[in-house]
Amino acid sequence: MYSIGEVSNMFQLTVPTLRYYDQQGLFPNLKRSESGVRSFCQNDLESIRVIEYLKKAGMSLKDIRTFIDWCHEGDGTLVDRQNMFLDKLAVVQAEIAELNRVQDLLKFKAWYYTQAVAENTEARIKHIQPQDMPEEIRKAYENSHAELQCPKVSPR
Amino acid sequence: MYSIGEVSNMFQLTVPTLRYYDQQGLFPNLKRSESGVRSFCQNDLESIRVIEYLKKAGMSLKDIRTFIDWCHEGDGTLVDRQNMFLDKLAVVQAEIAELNRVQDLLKFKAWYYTQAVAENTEARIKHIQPQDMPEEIRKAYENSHAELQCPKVSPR
DNA sequence: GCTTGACCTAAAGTCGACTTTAGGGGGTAG
DNA sequence: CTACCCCCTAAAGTCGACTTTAGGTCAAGC
Repeated sequence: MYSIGEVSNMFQLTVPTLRYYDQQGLFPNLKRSESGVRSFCQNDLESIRVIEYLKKAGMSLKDIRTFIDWCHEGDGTLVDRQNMFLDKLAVVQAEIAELNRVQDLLKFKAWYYTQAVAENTEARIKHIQPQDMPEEIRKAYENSHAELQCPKVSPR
Repeated sequence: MYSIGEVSNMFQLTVPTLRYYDQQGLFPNLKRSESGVRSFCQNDLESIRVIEYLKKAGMSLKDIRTFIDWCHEGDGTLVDRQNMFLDKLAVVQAEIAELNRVQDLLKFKAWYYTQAVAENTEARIKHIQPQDMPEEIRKAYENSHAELQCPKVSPR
């Protein structure tokens, strides 16, 4: 069993953050001493690991709490939990695709400014056309600019 | 030239959001009529596109403002802008790597619950060992569990 | 016996990025 | 002429995830 201070040191979480998680219902089985001191067992540590991962997957504490509650409700919630992970997987895959486009924009911008810095001015590079870029940069440029929103309304 | 309402329709941004961006200094060259009505030109629309992308790259409005200011200061800030994009590129690449691990965890969890749902109980799958998982799932499981933080403090 | 350090609670504060509210101007269509 | 729509500002509210503050308990060491 571990005190809240020890757990705080194990994970990169402050003591108030752990108390906040507890308050939000993320540790439904957390034991306390008679005087009210929290005492974390292996299962509670495992919960923290899961919470960290679900947070990285972009889930809110509220959604994480729902999941933890489902786990305690037993096999009746298996389909809910399955769907939750299938949905989250789709979201994360979309995020990865989006970030890859962002990465391409940043690669293009980094190249653009590297050229500008080398020439000590933005003057020439500012007007460069895709066909004059190196192959790899052109691809990144086109990929990252493909899905840009364009005006859908005409001028007045 | 476009009114704020037209611009709001072109991009998925509300009118108050555009006014908020203006207030934060993201449109330093935005023109107004004598009565104070905003009028967006092509350059302002281009700014909005850049803002959208830098937001996706995880930049705060404050950082975006700094970048926009640099652009107006001219060639003296080229190195700053280059470094900004190089730094952001590194951050986004780290995020992609992290999300790939998260994706593997979600793939594993989705598989886990698909098994549980098929068997109508978590009882068996709960105790499965890596060597008993399908190749692909085992890889995802091990990849996503490789960097888990582990207790760094001993029990008391 | 008193200080120290780790624990506790409840409640208020913070931060970023908006959104909402309240109050007002101005041009045009019926 | 008045209803309506779009525009404006300043200021307050919201939301999530914490952090900070204020005040209190308790066991151990000098």
